[in-house]
Amino acid sequence: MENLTLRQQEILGYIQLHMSQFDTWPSFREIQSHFRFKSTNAVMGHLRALETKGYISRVPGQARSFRITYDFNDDQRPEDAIDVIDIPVYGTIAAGYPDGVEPSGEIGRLQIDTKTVGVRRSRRCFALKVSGESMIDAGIYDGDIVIIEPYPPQNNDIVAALIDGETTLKRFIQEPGRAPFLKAENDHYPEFHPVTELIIQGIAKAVVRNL
Amino acid sequence: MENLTLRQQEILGYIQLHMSQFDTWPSFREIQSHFRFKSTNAVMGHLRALETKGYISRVPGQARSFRITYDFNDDQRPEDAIDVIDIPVYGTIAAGYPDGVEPSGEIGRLQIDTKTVGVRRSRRCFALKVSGESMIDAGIYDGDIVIIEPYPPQNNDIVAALIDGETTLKRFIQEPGRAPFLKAENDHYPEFHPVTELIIQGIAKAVVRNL
DNA sequence: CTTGACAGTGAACGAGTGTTTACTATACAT
DNA sequence: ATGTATAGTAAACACTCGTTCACTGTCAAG
Repeated sequence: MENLTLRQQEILGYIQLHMSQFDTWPSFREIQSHFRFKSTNAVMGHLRALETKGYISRVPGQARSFRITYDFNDDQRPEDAIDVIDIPVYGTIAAGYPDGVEPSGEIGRLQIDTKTVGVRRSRRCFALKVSGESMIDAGIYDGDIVIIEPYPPQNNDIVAALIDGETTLKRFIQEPGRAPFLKAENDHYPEFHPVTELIIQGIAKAVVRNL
Repeated sequence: MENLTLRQQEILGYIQLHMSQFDTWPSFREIQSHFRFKSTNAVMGHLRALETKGYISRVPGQARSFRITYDFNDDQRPEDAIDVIDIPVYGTIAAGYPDGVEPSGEIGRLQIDTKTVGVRRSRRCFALKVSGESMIDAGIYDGDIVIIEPYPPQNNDIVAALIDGETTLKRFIQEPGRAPFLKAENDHYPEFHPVTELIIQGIAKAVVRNL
Protein backbone atom coordinates (compact mmCIF):
# COMPACT_ATOMS: atom_id res chain seq x y z
CA MET A 1 0.00 0.00 0.00
CA GLU A 2 1.98 2.90 -1.26
CA ASN A 3 1.52 6.62 -1.11
CA LEU A 4 -1.17 6.60 1.51
CA THR A 5 -0.77 8.59 4.68
CA LEU A 6 -1.20 6.82 7.94
CA ARG A 7 -4.61 8.35 8.43
CA GLN A 8 -5.76 7.33 4.99
CA GLN A 9 -4.66 3.79 5.71
CA GLU A 10 -6.63 3.82 8.93
CA ILE A 11 -9.74 5.01 7.13
CA LEU A 12 -9.38 2.41 4.41
CA GLY A 13 -8.81 -0.27 6.99
CA TYR A 14 -11.96 0.69 8.85
CA ILE A 15 -13.95 0.63 5.62
CA GLN A 16 -12.70 -2.87 4.83
CA LEU A 17 -13.55 -4.00 8.32
CA HIS A 18 -17.03 -2.57 8.11
CA MET A 19 -17.64 -4.14 4.75
CA SER A 20 -16.50 -7.56 5.88
CA GLN A 21 -18.79 -7.24 8.88
CA PHE A 22 -21.88 -5.70 7.30
CA ASP A 23 -21.54 -6.27 3.55
CA THR A 24 -22.15 -2.56 3.04
CA TRP A 25 -20.05 0.51 2.64
CA PRO A 26 -20.09 2.64 5.79
CA SER A 27 -21.90 5.94 5.53
CA PHE A 28 -20.05 9.20 6.03
CA ARG A 29 -21.49 9.58 9.49
CA GLU A 30 -20.52 6.06 10.43
CA ILE A 31 -16.92 6.80 9.50
CA GLN A 32 -17.20 10.14 11.26
CA SER A 33 -18.49 8.51 14.39
CA HIS A 34 -15.86 5.81 14.37
CA PHE A 35 -12.97 8.28 14.20
CA ARG A 36 -14.71 10.84 16.44
CA PHE A 37 -14.67 13.54 13.80
CA LYS A 38 -16.95 16.51 14.39
CA SER A 39 -17.82 16.94 10.74
CA THR A 40 -18.61 14.74 7.77
CA ASN A 41 -16.35 16.98 5.77
CA ALA A 42 -13.37 15.33 7.37
CA VAL A 43 -14.61 12.04 5.98
CA MET A 44 -15.14 13.66 2.64
CA GLY A 45 -11.58 14.88 2.53
CA HIS A 46 -10.16 11.45 3.17
CA LEU A 47 -12.45 9.71 0.72
CA ARG A 48 -11.49 12.25 -1.91
CA ALA A 49 -7.86 11.53 -1.33
CA LEU A 50 -8.40 7.76 -1.49
CA GLU A 51 -10.30 8.23 -4.69
CA THR A 52 -7.65 10.46 -6.21
CA LYS A 53 -5.04 7.84 -5.37
CA GLY A 54 -7.06 5.10 -7.02
CA TYR A 55 -8.05 3.01 -4.02
CA ILE A 56 -11.78 3.65 -4.18
CA SER A 57 -14.33 4.95 -6.58
CA ARG A 58 -17.85 6.27 -6.20
CA VAL A 59 -21.15 6.89 -7.90
CA PRO A 60 -21.84 10.58 -7.17
CA GLY A 61 -25.04 11.25 -5.30
CA GLN A 62 -25.86 7.66 -4.46
CA ALA A 63 -25.93 6.44 -0.92
CA ARG A 64 -23.23 3.94 0.07
CA SER A 65 -22.03 3.67 -3.47
CA PHE A 66 -18.36 3.94 -3.03
CA ARG A 67 -16.45 0.79 -3.69
CA ILE A 68 -12.91 -0.39 -3.27
CA THR A 69 -11.20 -0.59 -6.60
CA TYR A 70 -7.69 -1.45 -5.55
CA ASP A 71 -7.25 -5.19 -5.79
CA PHE A 72 -5.32 -6.21 -2.70
CA ASN A 73 -5.20 -9.82 -3.84
CA ASP A 74 -3.48 -9.07 -7.11
CA ASP A 75 -0.16 -8.72 -5.42
CA GLN A 76 -0.12 -12.02 -3.65
CA ARG A 77 -1.77 -14.76 -5.68
CA PRO A 78 0.75 -17.43 -6.60
CA GLU A 79 0.42 -18.82 -10.05
CA ASP A 80 -0.25 -22.37 -8.92
CA ALA A 81 -2.79 -21.70 -6.22
CA ILE A 82 -5.68 -24.12 -6.35
CA ASP A 83 -9.03 -22.42 -6.14
CA VAL A 84 -11.85 -24.90 -6.54
CA ILE A 85 -15.41 -23.64 -6.40
CA ASP A 86 -18.58 -25.50 -5.74
CA ILE A 87 -21.29 -24.81 -8.27
CA PRO A 88 -24.96 -25.82 -7.98
CA VAL A 89 -26.31 -27.40 -11.13
CA TYR A 90 -29.92 -26.69 -11.92
CA GLY A 91 -32.23 -29.01 -13.68
CA THR A 92 -33.06 -29.62 -17.22
CA ILE A 93 -34.35 -26.41 -18.68
CA ALA A 94 -35.24 -25.45 -22.16
CA ALA A 95 -32.24 -24.30 -24.11
CA GLY A 96 -34.46 -23.84 -27.07
CA TYR A 97 -37.79 -22.35 -27.78
CA PRO A 98 -39.95 -22.36 -24.64
CA ASP A 99 -41.63 -25.71 -24.67
CA GLY A 100 -43.23 -26.10 -21.30
CA VAL A 101 -40.55 -28.11 -19.54
CA GLU A 102 -40.57 -27.22 -15.87
CA PRO A 103 -37.39 -26.19 -14.08
CA SER A 104 -36.65 -29.00 -11.75
CA GLY A 105 -34.53 -27.24 -9.15
CA GLU A 106 -31.05 -28.18 -8.14
CA ILE A 107 -30.02 -31.56 -9.49
CA GLY A 108 -26.41 -31.71 -8.46
CA ARG A 109 -23.19 -29.92 -7.86
CA LEU A 110 -19.98 -29.52 -9.73
CA GLN A 111 -16.58 -28.65 -8.40
CA ILE A 112 -14.03 -27.15 -10.70
CA ASP A 113 -11.13 -24.74 -10.49
CA THR A 114 -11.77 -21.09 -11.20
CA LYS A 115 -8.97 -20.78 -13.70
CA THR A 116 -10.36 -23.44 -15.99
CA VAL A 117 -13.76 -21.86 -15.96
CA GLY A 118 -12.55 -18.27 -16.08
CA VAL A 119 -14.66 -16.91 -13.26
CA ARG A 120 -14.13 -15.19 -9.96
CA ARG A 121 -14.97 -16.99 -6.79
CA SER A 122 -16.84 -13.98 -5.50
CA ARG A 123 -19.45 -14.19 -8.23
CA ARG A 124 -21.96 -16.76 -7.20
CA CYS A 125 -21.89 -18.98 -10.28
CA PHE A 126 -24.48 -21.55 -11.02
CA ALA A 127 -24.74 -24.11 -13.76
CA LEU A 128 -27.53 -25.21 -16.01
CA LYS A 129 -28.05 -28.54 -17.66
CA VAL A 130 -29.06 -27.91 -21.23
CA SER A 131 -32.09 -29.39 -22.87
CA GLY A 132 -32.74 -28.84 -26.53
CA GLU A 133 -30.72 -27.91 -29.56
CA SER A 134 -31.07 -24.18 -29.98
CA MET A 135 -27.39 -23.59 -29.33
CA ILE A 136 -25.85 -26.49 -31.23
CA ASP A 137 -24.13 -24.19 -33.71
CA ALA A 138 -22.22 -22.81 -30.73
CA GLY A 139 -21.24 -26.33 -29.72
CA ILE A 140 -23.63 -26.49 -26.79
CA TYR A 141 -25.49 -29.75 -26.94
CA ASP A 142 -28.42 -31.31 -25.20
CA GLY A 143 -27.27 -32.59 -21.82
CA ASP A 144 -24.27 -30.27 -21.56
CA ILE A 145 -23.65 -28.39 -18.35
CA VAL A 146 -23.17 -24.66 -18.85
CA ILE A 147 -21.60 -22.61 -16.10
CA ILE A 148 -23.20 -19.20 -15.69
CA GLU A 149 -21.63 -16.20 -14.04
CA PRO A 150 -24.10 -13.53 -12.84
CA TYR A 151 -22.68 -10.58 -14.67
CA PRO A 152 -24.05 -8.22 -17.29
CA PRO A 153 -23.51 -9.37 -20.84
CA GLN A 154 -21.55 -7.81 -23.62
CA ASN A 155 -22.12 -8.17 -27.32
CA ASN A 156 -21.91 -11.75 -28.51
CA ASP A 157 -21.91 -13.30 -25.05
CA ILE A 158 -23.98 -16.38 -24.56
CA VAL A 159 -26.43 -15.57 -21.80
CA ALA A 160 -28.89 -17.29 -19.56
CA ALA A 161 -32.10 -15.34 -19.84
CA LEU A 162 -35.37 -15.70 -18.03
CA ILE A 163 -38.24 -15.77 -20.46
CA ASP A 164 -41.77 -16.45 -19.26
CA GLY A 165 -40.48 -18.06 -16.14
CA GLU A 166 -38.00 -20.31 -17.84
CA THR A 167 -34.28 -20.05 -18.21
CA THR A 168 -32.98 -20.33 -21.69
CA LEU A 169 -29.61 -19.94 -23.37
CA LYS A 170 -29.16 -17.50 -26.19
CA ARG A 171 -26.54 -15.34 -27.76
CA PHE A 172 -26.82 -11.69 -26.74
CA ILE A 173 -26.39 -9.31 -29.64
CA GLN A 174 -25.85 -5.64 -28.99
CA GLU A 175 -24.85 -3.72 -32.04
CA PRO A 176 -24.37 0.05 -32.22
CA GLY A 177 -27.53 1.97 -32.95
CA ARG A 178 -29.71 -1.06 -32.56
CA ALA A 179 -31.76 -2.44 -29.70
CA PRO A 180 -30.19 -5.52 -28.13
CA PHE A 181 -31.75 -8.89 -28.93
CA LEU A 182 -31.24 -12.56 -28.28
CA LYS A 183 -30.43 -15.05 -30.97
CA ALA A 184 -30.41 -18.83 -31.10
CA GLU A 185 -27.38 -20.65 -32.47
CA ASN A 186 -29.49 -22.86 -34.66
CA ASP A 187 -30.97 -21.74 -37.93
CA HIS A 188 -34.18 -23.57 -37.15
CA TYR A 189 -34.89 -21.32 -34.19
CA PRO A 190 -36.25 -17.77 -34.40
CA GLU A 191 -34.82 -14.66 -32.82
CA PHE A 192 -36.23 -13.00 -29.77
CA HIS A 193 -37.06 -9.32 -29.48
CA PRO A 194 -36.54 -7.23 -27.48
CA VAL A 195 -34.12 -7.74 -24.62
CA THR A 196 -35.90 -5.07 -22.57
CA GLU A 197 -38.64 -7.55 -21.75
CA LEU A 198 -36.19 -10.12 -20.53
CA ILE A 199 -34.19 -10.69 -17.44
CA ILE A 200 -30.61 -11.65 -18.04
CA GLN A 201 -29.41 -13.98 -15.35
CA GLY A 202 -25.78 -14.11 -16.35
CA ILE A 203 -23.25 -15.01 -18.97
CA ALA A 204 -22.08 -18.45 -19.95
CA LYS A 205 -18.47 -19.01 -19.06
CA ALA A 206 -17.83 -22.67 -19.73
CA VAL A 207 -19.35 -25.87 -21.03
CA VAL A 208 -18.76 -29.25 -19.46
CA ARG A 209 -19.86 -32.35 -21.31
CA ASN A 210 -19.70 -35.89 -20.07
CA LEU A 211 -19.01 -38.21 -22.97
CA MET B 1 -34.00 -22.41 -3.67
CA GLU B 2 -37.16 -23.53 -2.06
CA ASN B 3 -40.41 -21.83 -1.23
CA LEU B 4 -39.78 -18.74 -3.29
CA THR B 5 -42.31 -17.68 -5.84
CA LEU B 6 -41.11 -17.11 -9.32
CA ARG B 7 -41.25 -13.36 -8.90
CA GLN B 8 -39.28 -13.51 -5.69
CA GLN B 9 -36.60 -15.53 -7.42
CA GLU B 10 -36.41 -12.97 -10.18
CA ILE B 11 -36.02 -10.15 -7.68
CA LEU B 12 -33.33 -12.03 -5.79
CA GLY B 13 -31.56 -12.82 -9.03
CA TYR B 14 -31.54 -9.18 -10.02
CA ILE B 15 -30.19 -8.16 -6.65
CA GLN B 16 -27.35 -10.66 -6.99
CA LEU B 17 -26.59 -9.42 -10.47
CA HIS B 18 -26.56 -5.82 -9.34
CA MET B 19 -24.30 -6.62 -6.42
CA SER B 20 -21.85 -8.49 -8.57
CA GLN B 21 -21.74 -5.56 -10.95
CA PHE B 22 -21.73 -2.62 -8.54
CA ASP B 23 -20.71 -4.06 -5.17
CA THR B 24 -23.74 -2.34 -3.66
CA TRP B 25 -27.26 -3.34 -2.85
CA PRO B 26 -29.71 -1.82 -5.32
CA SER B 27 -31.96 0.89 -3.96
CA PHE B 28 -35.73 0.44 -3.92
CA ARG B 29 -36.11 2.70 -6.90
CA GLU B 30 -33.43 0.84 -8.81
CA ILE B 31 -35.31 -2.42 -8.30
CA GLN B 32 -38.55 -0.62 -9.10
CA SER B 33 -37.14 0.76 -12.30
CA HIS B 34 -35.65 -2.55 -13.39
CA PHE B 35 -38.94 -4.42 -13.04
CA ARG B 36 -41.01 -1.45 -14.25
CA PHE B 37 -43.05 -1.20 -11.09
CA LYS B 38 -44.97 2.01 -10.57
CA SER B 39 -44.40 2.08 -6.85
CA THR B 40 -41.59 1.38 -4.42
CA ASN B 41 -44.15 -0.42 -2.32
CA ALA B 42 -44.07 -3.32 -4.74
CA VAL B 43 -40.37 -3.62 -4.04
CA MET B 44 -41.05 -3.39 -0.34
CA GLY B 45 -43.50 -6.25 -0.51
CA HIS B 46 -41.04 -8.54 -2.18
CA LEU B 47 -38.14 -7.63 0.07
CA ARG B 48 -40.34 -8.26 3.08
CA ALA B 49 -41.19 -11.68 1.74
CA LEU B 50 -37.55 -12.50 1.03
CA GLU B 51 -36.69 -11.36 4.53
CA THR B 52 -39.46 -13.40 6.09
CA LYS B 53 -38.24 -16.45 4.21
CA GLY B 54 -34.71 -15.94 5.43
CA TYR B 55 -32.94 -15.02 2.23
CA ILE B 56 -32.07 -11.42 3.11
CA SER B 57 -31.87 -9.23 6.13
CA ARG B 58 -31.78 -5.48 6.66
CA VAL B 59 -30.78 -2.69 8.98
CA PRO B 60 -33.99 -0.63 9.33
CA GLY B 61 -33.69 2.96 8.23
CA GLN B 62 -30.23 2.69 6.67
CA ALA B 63 -29.76 3.20 2.99
CA ARG B 64 -28.68 0.17 0.97
CA SER B 65 -28.27 -1.90 4.08
CA PHE B 66 -30.00 -5.06 3.14
CA ARG B 67 -27.77 -8.04 2.70
CA ILE B 68 -28.16 -11.56 1.43
CA THR B 69 -28.08 -13.96 4.30
CA TYR B 70 -28.92 -17.20 2.59
CA ASP B 71 -25.74 -19.07 1.87
CA PHE B 72 -26.25 -20.65 -1.51
CA ASN B 73 -23.11 -22.71 -1.09
CA ASP B 74 -24.36 -24.23 2.10
CA ASP B 75 -26.85 -26.59 0.57
CA GLN B 76 -24.44 -29.45 0.20
CA ARG B 77 -25.97 -32.79 0.73
CA PRO B 78 -23.98 -35.08 2.97
CA GLU B 79 -23.97 -37.79 0.35
CA ASP B 80 -22.32 -35.47 -2.14
CA ALA B 81 -18.83 -36.15 -0.94
CA ILE B 82 -16.40 -33.94 -2.78
CA ASP B 83 -13.87 -35.90 -4.69
CA VAL B 84 -11.87 -33.44 -6.70
CA ILE B 85 -9.03 -34.71 -8.82
CA ASP B 86 -6.08 -32.84 -10.20
CA ILE B 87 -5.57 -33.44 -13.87
CA PRO B 88 -2.51 -32.44 -15.92
CA VAL B 89 -3.40 -30.78 -19.19
CA TYR B 90 -1.09 -31.50 -22.08
CA GLY B 91 -0.36 -29.13 -24.83
CA THR B 92 -1.92 -28.45 -28.10
CA ILE B 93 -1.80 -31.60 -30.11
CA ALA B 94 -3.27 -32.50 -33.41
CA ALA B 95 -6.84 -33.60 -33.11
CA GLY B 96 -6.92 -34.04 -36.82
CA TYR B 97 -4.74 -35.38 -39.50
CA PRO B 98 -1.10 -35.46 -38.36
CA ASP B 99 0.27 -32.08 -39.21
CA GLY B 100 3.63 -31.85 -37.55
CA VAL B 101 2.65 -30.00 -34.40
CA GLU B 102 4.79 -31.19 -31.54
CA PRO B 103 3.27 -32.06 -28.19
CA SER B 104 4.29 -29.29 -25.92
CA GLY B 105 4.27 -31.07 -22.60
CA GLU B 106 2.18 -30.11 -19.64
CA ILE B 107 0.61 -26.72 -20.09
CA GLY B 108 -1.58 -26.50 -17.05
CA ARG B 109 -3.72 -28.30 -14.58
CA LEU B 110 -7.41 -28.68 -14.07
CA GLN B 111 -9.29 -29.59 -10.94
CA ILE B 112 -12.74 -31.05 -11.22
CA ASP B 113 -14.90 -33.50 -9.32
CA THR B 114 -14.92 -37.16 -10.37
CA LYS B 115 -18.67 -37.35 -10.56
CA THR B 116 -18.96 -34.65 -13.16
CA VAL B 117 -16.31 -36.24 -15.32
CA GLY B 118 -17.44 -39.79 -14.73
CA VAL B 119 -14.04 -41.24 -13.90
CA ARG B 120 -12.46 -43.06 -11.04
CA ARG B 121 -9.75 -41.40 -9.07
CA SER B 122 -7.59 -44.50 -9.30
CA ARG B 123 -7.25 -44.20 -13.04
CA ARG B 124 -4.59 -41.60 -13.70
CA CYS B 125 -6.49 -39.27 -15.98
CA PHE B 126 -4.87 -36.65 -18.09
CA ALA B 127 -6.33 -34.04 -20.36
CA LEU B 128 -5.53 -32.87 -23.82
CA LYS B 129 -6.09 -29.49 -25.34
CA VAL B 130 -7.51 -30.04 -28.78
CA SER B 131 -6.11 -28.55 -31.90
CA GLY B 132 -7.88 -28.97 -35.20
CA GLU B 133 -11.35 -29.82 -36.32
CA SER B 134 -11.39 -33.54 -36.96
CA MET B 135 -13.88 -34.14 -34.18
CA ILE B 136 -16.24 -31.21 -34.69
CA ASP B 137 -19.15 -33.45 -35.61
CA ALA B 138 -18.83 -34.92 -32.13
CA GLY B 139 -18.93 -31.40 -30.67
CA ILE B 140 -15.24 -31.33 -29.82
CA TYR B 141 -13.82 -28.05 -31.00
CA ASP B 142 -10.45 -26.53 -31.42
CA GLY B 143 -9.23 -25.34 -28.02
CA ASP B 144 -11.44 -27.67 -26.00
CA ILE B 145 -9.96 -29.63 -23.16
CA VAL B 146 -10.72 -33.35 -23.32
CA ILE B 147 -10.27 -35.48 -20.23
CA ILE B 148 -8.85 -38.90 -21.00
CA GLU B 149 -9.12 -41.96 -18.80
CA PRO B 150 -6.50 -44.65 -19.49
CA TYR B 151 -8.77 -47.59 -20.15
CA PRO B 152 -9.40 -49.94 -23.06
CA PRO B 153 -12.00 -48.65 -25.49
CA GLN B 154 -15.25 -50.12 -26.56
CA ASN B 155 -17.04 -49.61 -29.81
CA ASN B 156 -17.90 -46.02 -30.49
CA ASP B 157 -15.75 -44.58 -27.73
CA ILE B 158 -13.76 -41.48 -28.53
CA VAL B 159 -10.14 -42.34 -27.88
CA ALA B 160 -6.77 -40.70 -27.61
CA ALA B 161 -4.45 -42.65 -29.82
CA LEU B 162 -0.73 -42.38 -30.37
CA ILE B 163 0.10 -42.24 -34.04
CA ASP B 164 3.66 -41.68 -35.17
CA GLY B 165 4.53 -40.17 -31.84
CA GLU B 166 1.61 -37.85 -31.75
CA THR B 167 -1.60 -38.08 -29.81
CA THR B 168 -4.77 -37.62 -31.73
CA LEU B 169 -8.48 -37.94 -30.99
CA LYS B 170 -10.65 -40.28 -32.97
CA ARG B 171 -13.72 -42.40 -32.64
CA PHE B 172 -12.95 -46.10 -32.13
CA ILE B 173 -15.09 -48.40 -34.23
CA GLN B 174 -15.19 -52.10 -33.51
CA GLU B 175 -17.86 -53.96 -35.40
CA PRO B 176 -18.40 -57.74 -35.42
CA GLY B 177 -16.31 -59.59 -37.98
CA ARG B 178 -14.36 -56.55 -38.89
CA ALA B 179 -10.98 -55.23 -37.79
CA PRO B 180 -11.21 -52.21 -35.51
CA PHE B 181 -10.41 -48.82 -36.99
CA LEU B 182 -10.38 -45.17 -36.08
CA LYS B 183 -12.64 -42.61 -37.62
CA ALA B 184 -12.68 -38.86 -37.61
CA GLU B 185 -15.89 -37.03 -36.75
CA ASN B 186 -15.56 -34.75 -39.71
CA ASP B 187 -16.41 -35.83 -43.23
CA HIS B 188 -13.37 -34.03 -44.57
CA TYR B 189 -11.01 -36.35 -42.72
CA PRO B 190 -10.21 -39.90 -43.79
CA GLU B 191 -10.43 -43.08 -41.78
CA PHE B 192 -7.48 -44.88 -40.33
CA HIS B 193 -6.60 -48.52 -40.77
CA PRO B 194 -5.63 -50.61 -38.92
CA VAL B 195 -5.83 -50.16 -35.20
CA THR B 196 -3.16 -52.84 -34.68
CA GLU B 197 -0.54 -50.29 -35.56
CA LEU B 198 -1.76 -47.84 -33.00
CA ILE B 199 -1.43 -47.35 -29.32
CA ILE B 200 -4.66 -46.42 -27.58
CA GLN B 201 -3.86 -44.13 -24.71
CA GLY B 202 -7.31 -43.94 -23.23
CA ILE B 203 -10.90 -43.01 -23.73
CA ALA B 204 -12.37 -39.55 -23.68
CA LYS B 205 -14.63 -39.02 -20.72
CA ALA B 206 -15.46 -35.34 -20.73
CA VAL B 207 -15.03 -32.10 -22.62
CA VAL B 208 -14.48 -28.75 -20.95
CA ARG B 209 -14.76 -25.62 -22.98
CA ASN B 210 -14.09 -22.09 -21.80
CA LEU B 211 -16.42 -19.71 -23.59
C1' DC C 1 7.41 34.61 4.25
C1' DT C 2 4.50 32.03 1.02
C1' DT C 3 2.52 28.01 -0.71
C1' DG C 4 0.77 23.52 -0.75
C1' DA C 5 -0.44 19.25 1.49
C1' DC C 6 -2.82 17.31 5.04
C1' DA C 7 -6.22 17.28 8.55
C1' DG C 8 -10.10 18.83 10.36
C1' DT C 9 -14.64 22.12 12.30
C1' DG C 10 -19.14 24.00 11.35
C1' DA C 11 -23.34 24.43 9.06
C1' DA C 12 -26.55 23.71 5.75
C1' DC C 13 -28.66 22.00 1.55
C1' DG C 14 -30.82 18.92 -1.84
C1' DA C 15 -31.38 14.47 -3.39
C1' DG C 16 -31.60 9.74 -2.26
C1' DT C 17 -33.76 6.27 0.48
C1' DG C 18 -36.67 3.42 3.16
C1' DT C 19 -41.15 3.09 4.98
C1' DT C 20 -46.03 3.71 5.89
C1' DT C 21 -50.95 4.04 4.86
C1' DA C 22 -54.72 3.11 1.95
C1' DC C 23 -56.10 0.80 -1.68
C1' DT C 24 -57.03 -2.74 -5.88
C1' DA C 25 -56.84 -7.21 -8.24
C1' DT C 26 -56.29 -12.18 -8.79
C1' DA C 27 -56.09 -16.91 -7.39
C1' DC C 28 -56.92 -20.47 -4.33
C1' DA C 29 -58.68 -22.93 -0.29
C1' DT C 30 -62.16 -23.46 3.13
C1' DA D 1 -69.11 -16.09 0.54
C1' DT D 2 -64.86 -15.34 3.19
C1' DG D 3 -60.07 -15.34 4.23
C1' DT D 4 -55.32 -15.63 2.88
C1' DA D 5 -51.42 -15.15 -0.06
C1' DT D 6 -49.40 -12.81 -3.67
C1' DA D 7 -48.70 -8.91 -6.44
C1' DG D 8 -48.99 -4.44 -7.26
C1' DT D 9 -50.59 1.23 -7.54
C1' DA D 10 -50.57 5.75 -5.41
C1' DA D 11 -48.95 9.12 -2.47
C1' DA D 12 -46.51 11.07 1.02
C1' DC D 13 -43.38 11.49 4.83
C1' DA D 14 -39.17 11.51 7.64
C1' DC D 15 -34.76 10.32 7.77
C1' DT D 16 -30.33 9.23 5.67
C1' DC D 17 -26.74 10.55 2.94
C1' DG D 18 -23.49 12.82 0.14
C1' DT D 19 -21.84 17.20 -0.87
C1' DT D 20 -20.71 22.06 -0.76
C1' DC D 21 -18.96 26.32 1.15
C1' DA D 22 -16.31 28.83 4.42
C1' DC D 23 -13.06 28.38 7.53
C1' DT D 24 -8.84 27.06 10.93
C1' DG D 25 -4.45 24.82 12.17
C1' DT D 26 0.05 22.37 11.48
C1' DC D 27 4.02 21.22 8.96
C1' DA D 28 7.45 21.12 5.37
C1' DA D 29 9.63 22.94 1.36
C1' DG D 30 11.05 26.64 -1.53
